[in-house]
Amino acid sequence: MAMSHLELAERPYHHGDLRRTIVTAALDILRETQSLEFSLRELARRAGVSHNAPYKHFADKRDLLAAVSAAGFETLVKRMGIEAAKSAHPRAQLFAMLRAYIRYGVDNPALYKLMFGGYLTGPEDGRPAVERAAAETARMLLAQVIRDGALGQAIPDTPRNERKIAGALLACWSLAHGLTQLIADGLVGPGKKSDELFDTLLKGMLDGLAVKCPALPLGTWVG
Amino acid sequence: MAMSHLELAERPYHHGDLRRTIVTAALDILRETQSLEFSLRELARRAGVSHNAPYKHFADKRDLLAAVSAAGFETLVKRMGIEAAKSAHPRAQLFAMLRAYIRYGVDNPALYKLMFGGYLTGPEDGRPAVERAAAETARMLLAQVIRDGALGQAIPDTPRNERKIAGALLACWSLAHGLTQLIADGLVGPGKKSDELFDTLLKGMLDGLAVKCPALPLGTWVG
DNA sequence: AGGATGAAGTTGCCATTGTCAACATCAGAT
DNA sequence: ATCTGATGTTGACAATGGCAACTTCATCCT
Repeated sequence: MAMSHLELAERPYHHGDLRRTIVTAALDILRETQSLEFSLRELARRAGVSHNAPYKHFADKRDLLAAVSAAGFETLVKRMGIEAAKSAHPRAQLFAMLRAYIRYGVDNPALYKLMFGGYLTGPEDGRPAVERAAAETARMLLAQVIRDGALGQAIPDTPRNERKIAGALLACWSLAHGLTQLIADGLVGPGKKSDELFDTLLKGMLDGLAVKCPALPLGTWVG
Repeated sequence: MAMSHLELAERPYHHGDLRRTIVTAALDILRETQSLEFSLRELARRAGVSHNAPYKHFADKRDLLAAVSAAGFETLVKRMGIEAAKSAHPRAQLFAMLRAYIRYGVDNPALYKLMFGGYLTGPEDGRPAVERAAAETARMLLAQVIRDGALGQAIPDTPRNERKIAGALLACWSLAHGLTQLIADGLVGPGKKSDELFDTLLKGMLDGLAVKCPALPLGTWVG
């Protein structure tokens, strides 16, 4: 069923693929309006179905948003993987992945906000499971490449080093996350090109983390 | 005027201080429910006025949210200032300010999201002026303390160093911003105490940025 | 075959919400 | 004393999220 019934043939009552249609409609609206304030009903209109059809596929508006967010995570992870695959050295891979991450967020601010802005964190249970899983995937991607080589090649797999890796992961992610939002929100001028800006920042931080600890150069500045 | 007219004395038609009352009611709701989905009408109910009274003080719901956000920025800046004042050394001040920043965000996730989550970034004009101004104040606070001493005491005020300072500011802010959200969103386990966690990260990054550039220890990893 | 079953879509309805317009109340300047 | 403008109030409207009851239709079980 290749379904050639977009406008013609007075569509056969059953849409056939509504769920996906709704999600992509939502992504379209996000891209077009850059605003998170769209209505379920508008999505239904766009999909050409009646305002209650979506409820057969999503329990809730929140559920719908979660699906959209999950879709966003999927393509984010995909892009990070693609960019990383272009390099062989772990450090270059790390840079590539984080660059892709930032570019994704800067290019799709509304979707990014949906994904990370806590719009789904309802009254109680925290974010929905789909989203959580998707975010977990992204994190593991990063963790893997960091573990592969970062912070000093061939370090033994001791718990101590595990902690160090977790710290590096957190640092990288935080930096990328924060920078993305600052740029997307226009809180830092769009002056510099974000890629090299980030490269500089990340390089500095990684070098700093790689320092063996004791050698802090400016003694008077106690942390 | 300690106003003891909560239920009694059939309040005198004119509330007297509605604007502030509404804003604090909003802050209360944010703190209580940790959700951004409250209605203008509910605020009015809490304030004991009718559902259209707020419109005499705020043009819009967005305008109201902007005021709340601005209030958030005000107390954030205040806390950062207080914490910074406890230390004399610029580096310690920087750490204290950023620690206060993160703690504020982690303690009031909903408000923080309101402030930075782009809920106010309407269709077009970007965030409202009040908010923009408040954020600017916060940034200048950080910039000042960084300029005061960071990255190497008594560096001359060349354009080159200006750029370096801007970079350090951006790095610090991004790191704090990102870390705050990751913790607040529960994307990183609440395991570690966030203060020392952040101290470690920031120290590493600052040391990295302070490195005079050429000395990158791991040659094979081209950025 | 042929009717039962249940998933997918529809229409109608409801309470709530943001916002507008018209009216009421009151404090202070003229 | 009145006029006036700021502040509150009531009433209405369209749009929204969500529920319930009905329809359509493909699929499975004798």
